[in-house]
Amino acid sequence: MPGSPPPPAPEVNVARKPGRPRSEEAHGAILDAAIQLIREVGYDALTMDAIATRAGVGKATVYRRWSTKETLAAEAVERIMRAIPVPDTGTVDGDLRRMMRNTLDMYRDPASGALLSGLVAAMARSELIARTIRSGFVGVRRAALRQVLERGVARGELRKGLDYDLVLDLLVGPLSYRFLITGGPVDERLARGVVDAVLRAFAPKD
Amino acid sequence: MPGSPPPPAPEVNVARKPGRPRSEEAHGAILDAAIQLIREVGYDALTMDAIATRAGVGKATVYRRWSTKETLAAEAVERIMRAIPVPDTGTVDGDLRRMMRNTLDMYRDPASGALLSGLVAAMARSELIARTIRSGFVGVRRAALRQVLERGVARGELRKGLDYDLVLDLLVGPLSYRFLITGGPVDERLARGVVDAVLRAFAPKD
Amino acid sequence: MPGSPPPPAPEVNVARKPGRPRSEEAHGAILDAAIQLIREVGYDALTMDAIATRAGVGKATVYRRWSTKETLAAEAVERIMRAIPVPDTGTVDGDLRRMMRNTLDMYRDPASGALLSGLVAAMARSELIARTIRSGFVGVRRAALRQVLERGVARGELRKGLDYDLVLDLLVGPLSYRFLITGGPVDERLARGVVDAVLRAFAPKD
Amino acid sequence: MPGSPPPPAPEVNVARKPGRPRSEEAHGAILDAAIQLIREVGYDALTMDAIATRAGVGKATVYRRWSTKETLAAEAVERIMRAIPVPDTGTVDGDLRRMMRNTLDMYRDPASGALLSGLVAAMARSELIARTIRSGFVGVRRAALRQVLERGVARGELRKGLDYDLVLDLLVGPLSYRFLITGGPVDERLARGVVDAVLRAFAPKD
DNA sequence: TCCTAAGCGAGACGGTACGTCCAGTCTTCGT
DNA sequence: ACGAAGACTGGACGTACCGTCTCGCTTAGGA
Repeated sequence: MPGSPPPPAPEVNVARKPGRPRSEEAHGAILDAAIQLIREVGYDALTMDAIATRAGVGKATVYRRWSTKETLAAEAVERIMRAIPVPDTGTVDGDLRRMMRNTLDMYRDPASGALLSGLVAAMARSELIARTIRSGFVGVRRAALRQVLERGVARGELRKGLDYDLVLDLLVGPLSYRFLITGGPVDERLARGVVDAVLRAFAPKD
Repeated sequence: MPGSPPPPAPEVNVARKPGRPRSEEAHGAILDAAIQLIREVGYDALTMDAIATRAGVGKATVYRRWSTKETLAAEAVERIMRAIPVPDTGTVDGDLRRMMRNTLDMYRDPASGALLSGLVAAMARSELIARTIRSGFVGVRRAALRQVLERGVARGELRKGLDYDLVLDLLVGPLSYRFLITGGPVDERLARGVVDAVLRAFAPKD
Repeated sequence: MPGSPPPPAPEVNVARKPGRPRSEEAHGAILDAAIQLIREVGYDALTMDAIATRAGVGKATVYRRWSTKETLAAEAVERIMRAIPVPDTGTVDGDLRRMMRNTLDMYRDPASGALLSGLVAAMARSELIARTIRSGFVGVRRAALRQVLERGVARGELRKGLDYDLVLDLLVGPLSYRFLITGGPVDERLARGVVDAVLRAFAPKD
Repeated sequence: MPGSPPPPAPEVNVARKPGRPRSEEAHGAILDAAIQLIREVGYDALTMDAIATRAGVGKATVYRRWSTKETLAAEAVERIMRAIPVPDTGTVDGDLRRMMRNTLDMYRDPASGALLSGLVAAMARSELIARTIRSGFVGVRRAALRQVLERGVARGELRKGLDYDLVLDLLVGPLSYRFLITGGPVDERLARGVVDAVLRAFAPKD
């Protein structure tokens, strides 16, 4: 047929490997099982045997994909904490409030809350997991927050020359600190107090 | 708070237990061994056998006092992070700067830094350990910091009606957040930025 | 019924178990290590750790096969005391003498002697071990001895209507009794005395 | 002072200073507890702690008297197997039958039977216990039996020049062998068969 | 249609740490 | 000075988990 594109042959260069291909079903089942188990028993009581059994999979099938418990746990955790919307309400105050509420929800949901605890335990023990989390879940959130701040500076709501990392940590640090360390209430009052304080501290100089 | 007065001699009615009393020497030796080993090999590679051997003590003697590795580690850490001076430089700014520097040192000292990571892991897993740490090491620091803030309010350097918990978390949260989560620099710049922001945000209203 | 199908050939349905089969090499290595160690350090100083180490095997591999030290020791002993020839010299007297010498050798060999002591201890404590030993090592010897006696009766060297169990115990009991209880000499003189006494006592009535 | 009367010392003969009156009482209580426990749980599961607790005594009090578990167990066992009457019915046959019945009773009584099993286990493991048992319980019975045989020889019921040890072992070995090794019936039929065989085998030559 | 290679579930493998239990000793207090 | 009570060191116990290694079997290309 004239004008028709050349036959796609999309796999021409893909160099098919011989042998039975890896089961995507097993892959997903393992990750799901790992996530469930981290929530149920925590990172420390997590065992590869339990993951394999729960996933209905042999241990070798797990190790074929992730060479250690760490790498598996890191990916399991990464998988459920991905996209975060960057709000755009027109004001820094509105945007920050919305993002803080989002974060609040995450801490307060027992599902993700328990996971977060396990995560911190895992990061404290594994540099690999720490890096994975930092570049994934944490990085994404920070980038979104930073965008909000940058827009605020551009609009003149925040002073120029902001130390973004400082402001980011001032916004997020208190919540994580309460959650992990003091066990105090992680609630609207805290969120609002933090946002207000930051906005006061970094309002344009005049 | 350190130096609390002795309770009103409750020993009067304390029925002496029969049998050989527990050896305080062994107690201390175990704790010391645990601390050494955490520093040497890390929290994860810590084993009860190694602790017992290093302390020159039978394993039963360890387990008689601490039923799990975590409880032992928690107390070991507690022991080296006790007293904290409440500075009094005459200004909130000076006091806070001094306390932040103190905290900074703690995070930067490899010895206590490594402990802190393990500690958070332990707290995430064990409510008991969490309570121990909160009422000990964390509580002491918060109380000292609060005292500084209260003096600042009294002197008119900070606004009245402060939400102390909020301010405390704004001061301390960013440091712990960087240390545990982002892995960013925990340095003078951060400390100074945090103190300045807090002072600006909570300066007297007029 | 003619044309009836062949017997169900039980092996046909023997469902193969999934998973890696147990290693016969490990099995043998453990048994060998156990025997060596019993000989070297005795039954009491025998430890499962030592057996596993000597066999180059994990402890779990040992416990997967033998749930206690006794069952392992029983089988270890069983393994080295298996076949016994049934002599045929033409006379009961000759046959018995030969078998007694064989038994004598067993008691006098330090290797098997030490095992025997431990074995009796184990039998006294465990009905399972007792049954294992009785149906194996003991049973084989009794069957052989009984065959000798039956031939003697057939040849008219022993009286008809023998109580075989009685004669068997008269032949073997004194040796084991000396070995285990009195600690007296288990030697040719004893063996010969026993055989002579039994032949006199059970000679044909006329 | 010479000539002066002795100080009144009112309690001197009244027995019992405080703290010490239980000395002999404790001794017996320990032995009794040991015997009970050997019967209940066997020699292997016997623990010094259990003995001390059962006896209402401190462990040190036990070790003050017996330096090891072995020595205590040996004495405990010895204590209940002491005297045995030497019968004198006028004939070897009658005497032996009576003694065999006595032995039979011992094996068949569950109380002493269980103890015997533990005993053999203990002898197999401890040369000290073996010696104690041989010179005590076993020795006494053998001496009694020997006396019976000697009288039989004197009366002409048995041939001269008997190998007493041989005859003793022929009489007693089969019973102990059945009890310990084969698990066969230890009954009147066996006893009678043994006695008859021995009398036939060692009857006077003519 | 068969062959070859890699996948699969199952579970045994060597190792290491766990938390418990005992033997035999030592230390406290009470009598 | 002896008693009960119980903590002490040391070391074996039997269990659990890690990461690896077989088993017998499926599942795909390529011959």
